[in-house]
Amino acid sequence: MTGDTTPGGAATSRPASVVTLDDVARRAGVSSATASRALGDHPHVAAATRARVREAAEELDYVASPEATRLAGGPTGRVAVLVPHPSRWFFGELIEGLEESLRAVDLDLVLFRVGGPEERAAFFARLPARRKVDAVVVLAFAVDEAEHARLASLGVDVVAAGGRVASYPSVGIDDHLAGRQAMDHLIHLGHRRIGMIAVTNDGELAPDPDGRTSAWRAALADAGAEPDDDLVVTVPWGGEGGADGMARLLGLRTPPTAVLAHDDETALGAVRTLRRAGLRVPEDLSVIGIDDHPVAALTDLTTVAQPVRAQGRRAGELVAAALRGELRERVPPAELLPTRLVLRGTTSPPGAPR
Amino acid sequence: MTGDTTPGGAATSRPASVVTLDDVARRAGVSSATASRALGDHPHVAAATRARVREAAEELDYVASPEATRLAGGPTGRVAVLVPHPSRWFFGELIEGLEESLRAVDLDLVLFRVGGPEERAAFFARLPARRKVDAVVVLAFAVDEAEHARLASLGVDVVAAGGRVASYPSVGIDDHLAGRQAMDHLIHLGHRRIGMIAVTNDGELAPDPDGRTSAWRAALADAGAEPDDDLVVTVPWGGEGGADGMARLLGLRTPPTAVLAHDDETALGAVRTLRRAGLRVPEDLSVIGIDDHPVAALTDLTTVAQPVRAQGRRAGELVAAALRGELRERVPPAELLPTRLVLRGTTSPPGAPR
DNA sequence: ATGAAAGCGCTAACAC
DNA sequence: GTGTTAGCGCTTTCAT
Repeated sequence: MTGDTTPGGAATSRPASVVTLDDVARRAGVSSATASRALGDHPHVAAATRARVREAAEELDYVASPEATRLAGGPTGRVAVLVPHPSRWFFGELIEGLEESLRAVDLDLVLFRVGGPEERAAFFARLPARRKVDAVVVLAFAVDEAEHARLASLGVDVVAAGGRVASYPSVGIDDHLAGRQAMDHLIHLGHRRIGMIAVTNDGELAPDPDGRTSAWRAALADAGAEPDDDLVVTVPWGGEGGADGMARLLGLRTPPTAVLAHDDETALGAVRTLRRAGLRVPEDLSVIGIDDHPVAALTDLTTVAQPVRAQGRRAGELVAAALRGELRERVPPAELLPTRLVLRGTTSPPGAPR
Repeated sequence: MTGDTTPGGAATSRPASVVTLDDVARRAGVSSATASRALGDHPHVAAATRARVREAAEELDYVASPEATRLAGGPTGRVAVLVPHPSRWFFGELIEGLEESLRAVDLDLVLFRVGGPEERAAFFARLPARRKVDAVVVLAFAVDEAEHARLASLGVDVVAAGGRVASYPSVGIDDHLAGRQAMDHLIHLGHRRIGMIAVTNDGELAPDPDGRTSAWRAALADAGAEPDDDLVVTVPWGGEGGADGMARLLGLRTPPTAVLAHDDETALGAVRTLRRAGLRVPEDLSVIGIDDHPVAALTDLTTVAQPVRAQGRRAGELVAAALRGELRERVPPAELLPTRLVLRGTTSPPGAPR
């Protein structure tokens, strides 16, 4: 109650009565240098002094100016997160997980969209994160060589989450395995003529950088069925894409009896096309997705679940480790989190009204 | 090519050879003060000088140290965004829109989750955004008095988006009107016994802070039907909640012939319950949601669309305006973006197999 | 163990 | 119009 405590009347905007380190030092009866050491847990500070400083800081509700700290040589306490599409469930979950683990180590998350081609090009050209962060997290997109070089020019640690980026510490799932789990389920049910709806992200990625389509191929081959490339259609990401893809598959001379969609939203689109065509799912045609998006449960979609939020969380931990210098000199192998088949109502044996 | 340009071999992490303002000034043959003015578009700088400085900066690939800028009295160039649930579509869209307009004015978006009660309490207790941002954007949650005071203590502008926060400049929709559009559609179809599935967010908000339930009541009254409170069920947000709510409504002595769900995800849950109960939608019971979530199109759900991304975008513009000092001394009235009925397949006249 | 002093890179008076 | 000179609030040698 030394007069500075209660702001009193001026209810609104008020520069938060900026308390500086000097204020804390003065109150604790030491120099600012000592206060800095005490607060920073440096050695060579008497326990009593440390306590006094801490208390003073507490009482004054002191918060260090991040700018000053940084300018004087400290880290920024921020990490940039590069997100293609923040509004999609998958990215939202990654972000949520990331925020959680970054917050735990007091790191702020600065979001950068790198969605469409132009936006992405703009980001790498201007590099708006430059000089502003201690690390960068790349969410689920493949970084090409030029981009890799640009990121390197930031001079900070880079971590990848949600997908396939070699050369950086990363967390993800085994896409081939996930696809395989879905395919094996269909094959086990008796399907042999299985379609695949692959997606392209922002029109830039090769059809199958992620292994799901290769799983389709491998599973069929292993089951002794010749993979028929006509059964693979590639569409833009999303429900409408899935609907389109399914329509194309239905236009085949011999349509498949089951379909593996790249993800749940694509799968839902496929289901809509089937329903509109008067076909029953799964009696006439089985559909399986990958993700276990919340709507999958609501629409009774069979799928392969992946732990998305956990990937984000783990990525945050990798960032923390990197900042502690633990990942120097050796990119650890990609961490792959487990996926599992979730049986619901959109798959059944072929031609077998259940 | 004055030797500093190409980093050469050291392909990886490398402190980005920090170019300072002095370097630029020296190269342009002026003092750092002049360089600062030139780059900052200040008056009283010869056009030629300005050009020379700009060129030098360009060549050196100069980027100002945000910390130094800030420390010397400038703004941080950052805005904090408080998000309850980043992974939900609604918030993701808001974030995406926000990022877009903030990026346009070169502001970085720093994300803070304020989801569950504890998380939220933690945020307001610690105020991790303190001293780090120029403004705060509150996404779709009601700020109570204590929280309001805490935010005020940050001494920065605050803007709200996606919902009902008086006392701050804000963008949103007219929830009552949206609810009314949905209800009027049902009533127009001939329904009079209409259920309402309201939701509570994080178990903390009152049943109807947003007007959708009041729209239910008003629409029925206007139609000459006595609003029956048994027809209003309140559930936790989400598909499972919706499924539960629908189950409760089905348990009524006289179930409704149509249901207005607080949002599309809740509506989807309701539809699932109906299907599982062997009821047909819309023949046996109509369901309408609010949002126009992408899955609504995939599941043929009738709904009232709201422009979410635009709300985020507009909020970013409000932030920019606030930072230009344009919103001082007067909180502008809440901006309400238009909503519209989207007819799809989950509504039809009562008892009328269409 | 603690203090004094020198910056970190920039902006903002204040002179010229 | 442009240069000089102080800081902004910290961290960190270097002394003591």
